[in-house]
Amino acid sequence: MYSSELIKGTLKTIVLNLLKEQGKMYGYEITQRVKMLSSEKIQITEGALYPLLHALEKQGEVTTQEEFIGKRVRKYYSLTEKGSISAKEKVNELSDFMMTMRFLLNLETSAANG
Amino acid sequence: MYSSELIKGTLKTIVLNLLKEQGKMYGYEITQRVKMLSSEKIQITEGALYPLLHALEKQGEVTTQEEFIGKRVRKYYSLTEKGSISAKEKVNELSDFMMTMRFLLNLETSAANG
DNA sequence: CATTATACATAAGAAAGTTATGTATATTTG
DNA sequence: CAAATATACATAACTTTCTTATGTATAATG
Repeated sequence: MYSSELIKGTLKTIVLNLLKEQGKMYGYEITQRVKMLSSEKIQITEGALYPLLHALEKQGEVTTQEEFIGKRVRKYYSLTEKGSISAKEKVNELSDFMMTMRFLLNLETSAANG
Repeated sequence: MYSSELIKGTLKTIVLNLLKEQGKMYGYEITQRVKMLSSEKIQITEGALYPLLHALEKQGEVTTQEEFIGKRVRKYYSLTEKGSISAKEKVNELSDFMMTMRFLLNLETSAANG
């Protein structure tokens, strides 16, 4: 598990990017997918995710669509055009930021070195 | 300038790592060095830096040493052994985190690709 | 001599999480 | 089949950590 400060600030980017790749996802699914893809090192809490999704909806970056599985509701989220643009921008910014951090911290760019 | 959420959580890592490399630095110097090294894309505010430095001192990760330049004081900070270990851990964690993020966001590891 | 740069410090407020709690259905297991 | 666990949503109190604003003071510059 990474320290929570690190994860802060990247959550929105992660969520938007996942929605971009998967088309549509529901909240719980997002938490599980991130957990799996990160080998349990990133655990998105529900207290962080749901308010974020609600805010994204309010800002017009995602739309929702409810689906019933038996009696239980699932709320699927998918990107609007605005959200799609936002996703790209966020990923680009994070990518840029990580390059800057590598330079700042004197880390090798990758592969060849330990 | 990167969005402030991104910078949050990496500040401590940046500061500890700079102190590790430079031996000792004073607050203002840190802000200027980070600004320069990041091509102005990371601007550490004094309101964020000084409280952090004070906290690091309180936790025994840095020690201070005042120096007078004319009548003006400079407070130099340097790592303790504890701080040195903390610096390594923080950098390793961030490095690890960035690899995970690359994977999560489907970014190429580097060099060869755009 | 007025402005900008250097150099410290702190306090009020905002942002974005964590932790805890609540509700409810579905599935697994002893 | 009862209990425990997993699925699935939601929100509220609290904490952390930054931003913004303010304050003090010396040094350099135009």
